[in-house]
Amino acid sequence: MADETILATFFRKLEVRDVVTAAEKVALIACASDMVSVPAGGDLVREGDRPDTSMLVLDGFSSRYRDAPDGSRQITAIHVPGDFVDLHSLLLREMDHSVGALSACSVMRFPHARLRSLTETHPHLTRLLWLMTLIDASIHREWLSAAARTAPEQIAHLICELYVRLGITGLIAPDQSFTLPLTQTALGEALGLSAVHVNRSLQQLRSEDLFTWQNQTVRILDWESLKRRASFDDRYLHLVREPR
Amino acid sequence: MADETILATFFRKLEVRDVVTAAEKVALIACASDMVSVPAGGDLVREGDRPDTSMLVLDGFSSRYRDAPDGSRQITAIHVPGDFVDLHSLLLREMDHSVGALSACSVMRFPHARLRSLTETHPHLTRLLWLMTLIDASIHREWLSAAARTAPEQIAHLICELYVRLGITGLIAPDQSFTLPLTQTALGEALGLSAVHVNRSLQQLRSEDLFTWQNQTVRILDWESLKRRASFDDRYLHLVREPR
DNA sequence: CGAACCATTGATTCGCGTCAAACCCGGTGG
DNA sequence: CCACCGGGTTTGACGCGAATCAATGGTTCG
Repeated sequence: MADETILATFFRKLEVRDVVTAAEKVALIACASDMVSVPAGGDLVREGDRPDTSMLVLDGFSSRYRDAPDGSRQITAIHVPGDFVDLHSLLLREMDHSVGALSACSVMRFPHARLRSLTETHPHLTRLLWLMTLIDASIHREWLSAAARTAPEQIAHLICELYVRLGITGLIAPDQSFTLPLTQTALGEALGLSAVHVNRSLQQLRSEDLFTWQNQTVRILDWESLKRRASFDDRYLHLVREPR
Repeated sequence: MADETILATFFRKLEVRDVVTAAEKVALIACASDMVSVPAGGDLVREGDRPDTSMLVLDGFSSRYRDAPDGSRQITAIHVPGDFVDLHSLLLREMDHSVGALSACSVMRFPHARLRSLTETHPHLTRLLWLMTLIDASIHREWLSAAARTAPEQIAHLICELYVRLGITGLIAPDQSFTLPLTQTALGEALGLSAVHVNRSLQQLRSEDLFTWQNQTVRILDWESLKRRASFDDRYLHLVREPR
C-alpha cells in the first residue's frame, strides 16, 4: 500500500497520454505492495527469473541489459523514475533479460496477482498499462533505426530522448539540466559502441556546445540545435493526451 | 466476419503460448471485419496515419519500416502470416512507422472499436493480444543486441528467427525450407547493413553450407550448426504454453 | 597508500560503407 | 524474335568509422 503522492511520477506519465480518474489511481495504488531499495550496480531482476511482481522505479536510473557469453553487455533500454521496468513479466513470465540499477534505485513492487485481477476489473487501466509497454516497444524501434547513424548523432539522440522523458515527470531542473548516472562505458553498451569511441565522440560533441556533461549532470545548452544534430523527433514517445 | 479456419495461423500462434477457448475464438472472429489484398511493394499503413483498424496478415510477408530523410530505410520488424502488424495502433493511435508488403499480402482487418470493446469484455483475450505486442517488443530487443554482432552472424540469426516463427504456424516445408521474399537490399535495411556487404556476407555463409537461399526460398541444411553460428536462443520468442 | 574505477589518449587494424561498373534475368514492346 | 530495360546480384577499388590493444592520468574509497 502506498499513498498517492508516492506514485506521482507514474501518474504524470499516464496523464500525459490520457485522463486517469481518481478511482483508477486508487485502484493502482491498491496494487502496490512494498518498496525495495537497490544499490547502484545491483540487479532488480535477472535473466531467467520468473518474477511474481513487477517493479516501478520511483527514484534512480536503471537499464535493461543482456550479457553476451563473450562478456560484452548490451543495454536495450534505460529507465527513469516513473517507468515500469518489468511490467512485461506479468505476461511474458520468464525474463529474457536483466534489469540493473545504474544508480541507487527505490522501487515499488506490484504483485502480478493484483495486476492480473486489475486486468479483470479495470479495462481502461489495463489499456493504459498496455500502452506503457507499447511505448517501450516504440522506443526500441527508435533505437533500432538510430543504430544506423554515426556515434555522435546516436549520443545526441539519447540525450534528447532522456531530456524529454525526464521532462514529463518534472525531473529537468530550471537550468535545463538533469542527472544522468551513466558511465561512458554504459553509454557505449547502450548504443553498441566501444567506450573509447564514446569518449572521442563526446569530445566531438563538446566542441559543438550543444550540451555539457559533468559529474553525472547533463545540461542542455541549445535544445533546438541539439535536436537538429540528433534528428530527434519526439513523436515516437506519443506525448498526446487522448482517450485510449 | 470470417469463419474459423481463416484465422487458423493466428490461433496457432496464440495457442503456442496459452489455451484459447472456443468461445474466445468466436469472440475474436467476431472482431474481424473484412479482408484486403495488398500487392508486393505496397503499403498497409503509413507513418503518420491514424488507422481505425488493426491488420492481421493472413498470407504474405510484410515489414515495419521508417524512411530517413536521406532516403535510407530502416526495417524494424518482419512480419509473417499470423502476425498482427499494427495492433499497437489500437492504443498508440498515430503510426510512428509504416508497414509495407514485402510480397503480395492478404490481410484481415479488425476495427479498433471492436477490439476496444473486446478489452472491456474479455480480459483474458486482452492479455493475449497484449502478449503478442510484448513478444514483438522482445524481438526488438533481440535485434538490438544482435546489432553488435558481425554481419554474417546477424544474417544467420534472422534466418533462425524466421525459421522458428514460421514453424509455429506450420509454414516450414518438410525439407526444412521456407519462402523468404526479401531482396538483399531489404535484408540490409533490416540489419543496418549495406546491400553490398550483405551480398558478401551471404557468400561467406554459403561457403559454410548452413543453408541455401535461391529463388526466394531458404532451405536449412544444418540447423544445429546454424543456431550455433548465430548464437541463436529462442527463449526470447516465449514459446511456452502456460496461463497468461 | 594501494585498489578500483573511470576518463582520456595514441597507435593500429578491420569491418563495413560508398562509388562504380558489370552481369543476370524476366518482362516489354517494336 | 530481338533489342531494350529495370530490378536484383555480384565484383572491384577505396576510404572511413569504429573496434581493439595498450598505456596514462584523475578520483574515490577502504
